[in-house]
Amino acid sequence: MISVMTSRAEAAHMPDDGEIRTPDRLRGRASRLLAHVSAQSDRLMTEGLARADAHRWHYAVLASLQEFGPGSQATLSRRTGIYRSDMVGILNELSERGFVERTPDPDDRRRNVITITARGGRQLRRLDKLLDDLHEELLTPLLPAEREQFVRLLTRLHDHHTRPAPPPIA
Amino acid sequence: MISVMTSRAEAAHMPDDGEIRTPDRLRGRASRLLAHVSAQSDRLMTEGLARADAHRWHYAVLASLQEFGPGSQATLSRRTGIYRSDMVGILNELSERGFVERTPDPDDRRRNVITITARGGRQLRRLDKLLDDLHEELLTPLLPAEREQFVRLLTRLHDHHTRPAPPPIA
DNA sequence: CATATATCAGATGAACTGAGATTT
DNA sequence: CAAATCTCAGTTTATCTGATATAT
Repeated sequence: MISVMTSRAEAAHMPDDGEIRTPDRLRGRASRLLAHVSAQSDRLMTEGLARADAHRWHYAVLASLQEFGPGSQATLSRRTGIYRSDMVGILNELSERGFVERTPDPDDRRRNVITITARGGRQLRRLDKLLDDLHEELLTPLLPAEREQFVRLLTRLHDHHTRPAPPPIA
Repeated sequence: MISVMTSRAEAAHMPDDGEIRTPDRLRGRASRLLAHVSAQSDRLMTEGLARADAHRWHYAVLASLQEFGPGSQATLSRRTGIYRSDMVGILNELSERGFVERTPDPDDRRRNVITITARGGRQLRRLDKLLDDLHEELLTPLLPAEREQFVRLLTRLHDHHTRPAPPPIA
C-alpha cells in the first residue's frame, strides 16, 4: 500500500494548493500502484455487483459450488478463503434468494450440505457476464496482448507469494 | 477483489477436503489477482514498516514533506490522500518522535505549518532503504525487464482510473 | 478426550462522515 | 456570513478471533 483515499470523495475537497502530487519516490513504487489500482478495481466490482444486488462473496461461493460441487460450509470456507464465521451470513443471504440449498448431511450430522440451485446457476451466469463487462472497463487502457501479459505477471507474483507452503517437517 | 483470507491464518485451518482450489473462472480474473497480490504486498510493507516502528502513512507524509516542502495539515492531506481527520493523529505520532515540527502559521492563524526535521530526514532515508528491500522481495519472481513492464502497465491503469477528473463545465 | 462443525458475539483496523471552535 | 482549518467523535465495512453447542 502506502497511500490512500482514491474515492469519489477525493475530488470533492481539494481546490487549493493543488492536485494530489504524489512524490516521485512514491509514484513509481509497485506497492503503491498495486494498492491504488486494486482499490479502483475493488470499487468497480463492488459497485457493479451491488447494482445486481450481489456481493463478491456471493459470486465466489456460487462459482466454487458450480465448479467443485456441493460441500459443507467448512469446505466452502476453505475453498473460497472466506472465514467460516462469515460464511454463515453469506449462505443465509444466498439461500434467502433461492440460489443455494442448505440441507443437513445424513452422513455427518455436524454438517450442512450446500447445493447450488437452478436459480443459483442462472444467477451465476448473469454475474459472470457482468464481471466480464466490468473487467473490460477495468482493463480498457490495455491492448489485448498487454492484458494477457499483465495477468501473466500478476499470476507469477500471486503464485510466488502464495505457494510457500510450510515445508514438510521431515 | 472477489475473494479473501490470504493471511498467515489461512494455512492454519484447512487440513481436510483440500487446498484452496480457486475456480478457473475466478483464478484468471484480473480483479482477483490484483486483490490478492495487493493484499500480499500490503502485508509485506506493513509488517516491514512495523518492524521499523513505522507505518505507511508516516512514510507518505515524510516523503511528501521532503519532496514538496512544508505545508499546512490540509495541504498535506491533499497531497497524500490521507483524510485531514486522520492526519491529526499521524502528525501527533510523527512529532512525538521528533520527525516533524508543528508550528502555528503566522500568516494564517487557522493553520499549522508542518516541517520535516533533520531526524525526520534521516528516518525517511532509512525507510526508503527498507522499502527498496521489501520491493525486492515483492518482485522477486520477476526479471528486471518484467518489473518495469509490470510497473508500466500498472501505471497506465492507475492513470486511466485516476484522471477522469470532472470535465470543465463549459 | 481431541477434533470438526455451524453459529454467534465481538475485536481490530482502515476508510470515511459530521460537526464544533477558530480564523479568514 | 461563507469558507477553510484543525480537531474530535463516531459510522461503516472487512477482516479476523474466540467461544459455545453439537456431533464425530
